[in-house]
Amino acid sequence: MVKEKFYVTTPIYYPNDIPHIGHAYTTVIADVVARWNKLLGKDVYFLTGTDDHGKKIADTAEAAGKSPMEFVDDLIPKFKDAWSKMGIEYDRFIRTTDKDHEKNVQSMLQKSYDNGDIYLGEYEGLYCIGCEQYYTEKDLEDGCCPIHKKPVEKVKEETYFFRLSKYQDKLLELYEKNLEFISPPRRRQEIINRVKEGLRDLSISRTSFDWGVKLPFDKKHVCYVWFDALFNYVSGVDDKSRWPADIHLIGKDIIWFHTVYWPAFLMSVGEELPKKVFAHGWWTFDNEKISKSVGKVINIDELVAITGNKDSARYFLCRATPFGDDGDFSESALVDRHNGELLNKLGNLVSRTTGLIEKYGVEKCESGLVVNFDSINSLMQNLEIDKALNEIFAFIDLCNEYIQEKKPWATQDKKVLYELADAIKNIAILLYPFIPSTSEKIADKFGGFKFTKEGLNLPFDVNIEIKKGEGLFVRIEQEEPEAISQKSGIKKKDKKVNKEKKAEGVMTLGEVTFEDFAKLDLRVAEIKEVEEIEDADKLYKISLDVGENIGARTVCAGIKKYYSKEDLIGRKIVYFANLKPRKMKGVVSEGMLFAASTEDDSQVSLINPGEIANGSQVS
RNA sequence: AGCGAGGUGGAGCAGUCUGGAGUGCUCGUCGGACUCAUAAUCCGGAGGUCGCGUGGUUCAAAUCCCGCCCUCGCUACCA
Repeated sequence: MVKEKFYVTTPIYYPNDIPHIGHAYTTVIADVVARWNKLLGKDVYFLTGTDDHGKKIADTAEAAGKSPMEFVDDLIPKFKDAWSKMGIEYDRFIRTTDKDHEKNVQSMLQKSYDNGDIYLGEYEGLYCIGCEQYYTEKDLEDGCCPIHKKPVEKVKEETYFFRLSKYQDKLLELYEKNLEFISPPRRRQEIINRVKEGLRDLSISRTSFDWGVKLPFDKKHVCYVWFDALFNYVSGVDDKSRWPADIHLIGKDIIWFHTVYWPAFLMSVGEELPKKVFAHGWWTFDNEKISKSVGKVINIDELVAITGNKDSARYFLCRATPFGDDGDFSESALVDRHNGELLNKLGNLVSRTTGLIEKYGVEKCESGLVVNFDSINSLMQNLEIDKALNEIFAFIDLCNEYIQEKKPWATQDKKVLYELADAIKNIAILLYPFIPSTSEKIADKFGGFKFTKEGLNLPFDVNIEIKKGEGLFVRIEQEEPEAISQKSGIKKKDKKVNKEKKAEGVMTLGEVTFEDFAKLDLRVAEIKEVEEIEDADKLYKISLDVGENIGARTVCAGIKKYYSKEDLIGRKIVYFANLKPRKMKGVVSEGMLFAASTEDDSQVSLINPGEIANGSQVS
């Protein structure tokens, strides 16, 4: 039987900087879509990559004292590494510098040229000699270059044009015939209106730099940007029969190029058109635009580090906002999803069920806990990814309600436990495209099962030993915004104490076992250096000497109000060495210092271990 | 300026295209249940004139139309 093919792409990213949350978003969604279609049994192909060419890359490379190729070669591993850290499994990572792609672009250029769609003309633009760059009218400040503040010149350059104007009617016909070509649908009218306003022919070559694909019919020229970049989608397949793509996933900023230039290019060379171009929205960061200049870019390492779990990041990106709309990213929103949904709902369901099964076992029966696959699948087909997850989590809620109602811990009803085990198996299968490594962890606990649509209906194997094992997610304690110091932990406890006090009338922190206490690695350390942190009115950045074994460590401590730098340097303190590292005001804090404080924080005093050697244990 | 998106209980969002009792979700809050589970889970309550015009259409408007106010993003290669 021939499997149905499915081909999904991300844009090829511009490797002039390391990848960030925006890149990750498109790529994660593409991965989710690819995995979902694999689940359905399709023969899936998933392409991502980088756009290595262009003047900007050439310039940036020169500034860095590298050749463009060296410069790009150095950045590519950062992209591949980021995708591996996000659990992304693409079939090919294409680069526009790949030989097969360059050859393909040249052959496409030739075809288009032979068809009379490419002609030599003159590009006239406003040029700044200092920048060696063209500007548009609106870039200018009082007719001057915004960087050099000098007047720009009108310059003419020989360049090849693509006859985009010729395709206006055909494009409008395409939008009319294929309603899904521009998705989500609300973006359609925008494009249609702009196309109706008329299309200008497009300059597709340059002679002013040479970092690009040479035009086969005129070697003085290199291909400029879009013609080169867009054809990666055709170059990148392992087998020509995969084209056309089922879906191009893109950000909303490049929808014009993908829904106007791209189909026009393809019509010109006689290739089939992609079935759908889907433009998603953008992320803001704490409600501000993500921008490098403001330091708001969140890179992949930071994204994963917040919860220490790539699946939580993937889940957040899929779940937090309707796909297609803009969304806001914040650390606390991510942690809320992680703790509240993944851990409390899913993790806890698995935890309590496996625990009960370990004690009482299961007995096969017809399960009453049935999930509606068709409804979830149809949401996925429309790329309503957040809603699909919503449905899956509604089923998880149903399972938690079911346990509550059936009380298997009291009844020891093995049939109920079987139903729950079967439900969890199905949940793990359905969640596999979104949070693959978590689903694998669940499968491990249940003796392993395959992640396929068919697996949903396969009865659960009762002979397998089911283990409770470790929890699926680790709880992330969020710090109070006003207490970014190391004292926040204490403050939080105080809060809880007050609550318990109210409930029981007893002041207590609760009991911990010695084993729990022994998990803390407490050491004597000496303060070597103290630095101020920009924008932080409570924090010091403190460098510690923690003896030979541990060495130097950096911590952030909110004690600026209580100690001067001179007070601190040379002082011995008690250091909590294996506290999970955490970023504060952009500085990674590896642990905390111990201090006693009054309830209103009016007095704070660092604990003094006396003259014991650095690195000594405290217990 | 132009284009686009949004304004829904204390917070964040669905719901608006295809009008039908303010319906839903997450967090917070209050009360209860449970004690299998990572202080997790479950049930219930309080809390909103769905930005404004007490505008229009309609038997019926969060939803459609008009006007206004406010917030945010984009304007060409940063998703």
